[in-house]
Parts: sequence; C-alpha cells; structure tokens
Amino acid sequence: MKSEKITNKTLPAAKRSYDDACGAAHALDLVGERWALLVMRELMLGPKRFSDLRADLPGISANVLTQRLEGLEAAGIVVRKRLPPPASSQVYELTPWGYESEPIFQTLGRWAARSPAHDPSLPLSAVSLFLSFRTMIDPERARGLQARVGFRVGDETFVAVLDDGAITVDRGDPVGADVVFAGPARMIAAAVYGGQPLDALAGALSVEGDRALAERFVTLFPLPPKVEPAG
Amino acid sequence: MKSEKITNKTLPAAKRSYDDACGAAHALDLVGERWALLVMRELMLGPKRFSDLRADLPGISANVLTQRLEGLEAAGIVVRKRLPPPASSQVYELTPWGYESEPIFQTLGRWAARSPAHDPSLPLSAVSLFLSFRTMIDPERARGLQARVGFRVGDETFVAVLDDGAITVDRGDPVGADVVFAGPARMIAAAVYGGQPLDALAGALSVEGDRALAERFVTLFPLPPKVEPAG
DNA sequence: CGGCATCCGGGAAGATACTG
DNA sequence: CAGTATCTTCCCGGATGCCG
Repeated sequence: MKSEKITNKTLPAAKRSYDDACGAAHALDLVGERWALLVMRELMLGPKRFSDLRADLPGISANVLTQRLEGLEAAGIVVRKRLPPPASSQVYELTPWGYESEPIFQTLGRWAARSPAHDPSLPLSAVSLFLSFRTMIDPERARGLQARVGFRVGDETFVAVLDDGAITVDRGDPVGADVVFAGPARMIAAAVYGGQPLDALAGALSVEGDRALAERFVTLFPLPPKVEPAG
Repeated sequence: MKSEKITNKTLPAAKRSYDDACGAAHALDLVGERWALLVMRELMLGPKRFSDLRADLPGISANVLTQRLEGLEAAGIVVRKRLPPPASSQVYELTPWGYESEPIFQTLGRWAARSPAHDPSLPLSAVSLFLSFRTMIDPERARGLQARVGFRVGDETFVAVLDDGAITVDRGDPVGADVVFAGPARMIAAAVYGGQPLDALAGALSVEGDRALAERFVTLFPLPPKVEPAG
C-alpha cells in the first residue's frame, strides 16, 4: 500500500479549516492546533531559540515544534530572525500582531483558574509565571504601591514595575530593584499562589532587599474562587 | 451501558495533557480539542439539542460531537437536561462557569479579526453573529442610543437592547422592538460588517420599523484594521 | 428522530534516532 | 544547536447501524 499512493504532498492545500466566518473560529484555524498557543505564550516576553522553546515546553517534540513554527510564521504571527554574526544563532519572535494575542492568554487563564481540575503544583515556565502577574494583579491591593521587583530564574532575569495598581513585567536586569527573588519559577508560584510563607521557602527561594515589600508583593495576586467540583 | 461494557476505554484515561500549571495551558487541556470551543460558542445564548448543534456546526461529525459533549460535561462546563414531558427531548446547556467563558470568544475574535487571512464571507451561525455584537460594539458610536432591535433568523428570534453605549443580546420575541431585521445571519453580517447598504440587500434582508435606526445600527460595530498581509 | 456505538481510512501528534 | 527522517500511536472525520 505504501506505493501507488499518489498523495500529492507537495501541494497539500486542503488545510483543515472550520469554514466559519466567526472570528473565534478563524482564530482556532490559525492557532487551534495542539501546542500552537503555548509556543506563542513562551515568546510573549521576548524572542527565543528553538532549543529554548523545546526546553520550556516539556512534552513537545522537535517535529511538532518545527511544524508549529512554520505555521505561525506563515500566518504572520511569528518571524524568524538571525542574530548578528557574534552568536549568529536563529531566534523566533512574535510580530506586533502576535504580541497583541496576550489578552487571549489572560482570558483563558482567568477562566481556567476556576476549574476544579486545575492543579497549580504542575511544572511552570518562567514566562507563564510572569505573564500570570499581568493577568492576576489586583489593582485594589496594589494601590499606592511604587516598587521595582526583580527576579532571577535560572539564568533568566525579569523586572516587575508596580505603579499604583498597575504592573509591567519584562525581561531585564534586576540590579537596582527594591527586592529580588531568586529561585525556580515553581517556588515563586508557591509563594504567590500557594500561600506558602517566604520563611517556609527559605533555601529554595531567596529574597534579597526589602523583605516587607516581598511579603506584600506575594499578596497582590488573588486567585478566583473555584467552582464546586461535582457536576 | 446496561451490559457492563468494561471496555478498556472506560478507565485507562491517560488523557493527553500539557502537564503545565499555567492557567491558559489548563484551559487548553479542558477545551483545546478540535470543535470544543465552537460547541461552547453555540451554547452561549442558550441550550440546544444535539441536532441543533450538528446543524449549526457544519463539518462536525456526530461521533466527535458526542465525544466533545461528554468531555465538556465531565469538565463541568456543560450539563445535559431533559425537558419536561411535552417535548421531552434532551438539551445541552452551559453551566454558570461555562457561561463565564464568553470573554475567551471575545478576545479570540477581536484578535483574529485583524488576520489577513480572515474571510468574512464564510458561513456564519446566528449565535456567532449575535455574540459578535457584544464583542464589537463601539460604545462611542452607540452613545446616547436607547433602542430595542429585533432579529428573525430562520425560526430563531433575538433581541438586542441598546442602552447608552452598552448592548445586550438574548433570545427573545422581537414584538415591540423599534426595528426588526429578518433574514439569514449572513445577510445581517453583510450589512453590519460588509458595509452593504440595506437597500442593496432588500429581498434578502427585510427591515421593518424604524429604518433610520436600522441604518444607524449597522454602523455601530467597526472592524479593527487588518495587519499587512505580507510577512 | 435523537443519541449514541462501531468500523475504517487518513492524517496529525508523539517518540526516537540521525544529520549538517 | 537546529532541525530532519522514520515509525508508531492516537485522533479526527465519514459511514453505517442499533435502539429508544
């Protein structure tokens, strides 16, 4: 059976589509395939290399990652860039329109946070943790707060800037921040979302600088109430 | 089920999961399978029967619809209800938490509306059209407007209530509305999103009542600018 | 007719190995 | 490091058929 099959792969066309004018349906045509949205999420705070994506998306295979990047590039969501000769490696970056997809992750995340099946103890990438800060910040609790909070996760660094209820999070050097957390993303999540006291995490999560600020920071991101598990 | 069908499918589970604590990833575990979100969309304005869902989602197979409804019910997003004896048919309805997923469709739709590949001339279900009104309403353009706008699409009826920039859309009887549109969803979309003058659609889309209001109504939902097609 | 179960073909996803 | 090649497994989509 293997021969004779004249499946014209060179002209695949016939892409599986919902054939639906609804905007949400078209979005799913673009990014509804498995792993596509998670690849975009990992690029949300800046470009990454192929290997970084593989490392930050445990479970994705090289094969599928290649296909998703090709598809996202064809859709105009991702561009591939070659860095200048010193370290002339290739990186993938969201286009401006790609970056505009962040509200999708916020609404998905906010809604799923109420799921009875949600397990916050699973592994967590640094990017998804810091994106969640943008999503879950409670402006009431952060009112009047002006601060720079730094993070060191592995060899990546991030800075959150709090400004009277608003928050920005970006990659950047934490030097000069009012307080700096250093440790695995999972431990920061345990402090912020798991209600673990910072003292109990000493050893796994270091806090340098304004400790009172750190204690307040971890209270700024309340989780919504879960729905009752039974149906 | 009566015959103790212990097929190995009943419990092996091993459901394919992203194993990721990120809320968006969990959302995709719940509703990331093909057709799942579109099934939810079709239930967004009220319960439907199995056959209604099949009719409104051209392309889905009965097989897959059954699987999705089972999955959504197990996740607590959908409940199945049996109507009282006169017309004792079964319907599927979103749970309160299921209804809370509407912002997901709004952000997906708003983002994808900018896609160069978006084709608004494709088929469109009545529900997705009326959901899009909630998403795309421009409060500036609707400021100061108080009106009830009715719709007859096939044998379904809907009423949009405009109240100084805000809009609600629900199933309901259009009697007493200030103006009533009657015609296929595609024609209403042509008027609202395609810029087709109502005169040009006469015959395919009837307008009864306050015509000036109808003319204004179709201008309340501006589309965002597309991104440039090339990459 | 509504709500499934079953069988089948094709294709996408997953795992592993291999190459420039 | 950045993918390709290959193989297997699973999901999707269509058709058919059962059963209330």
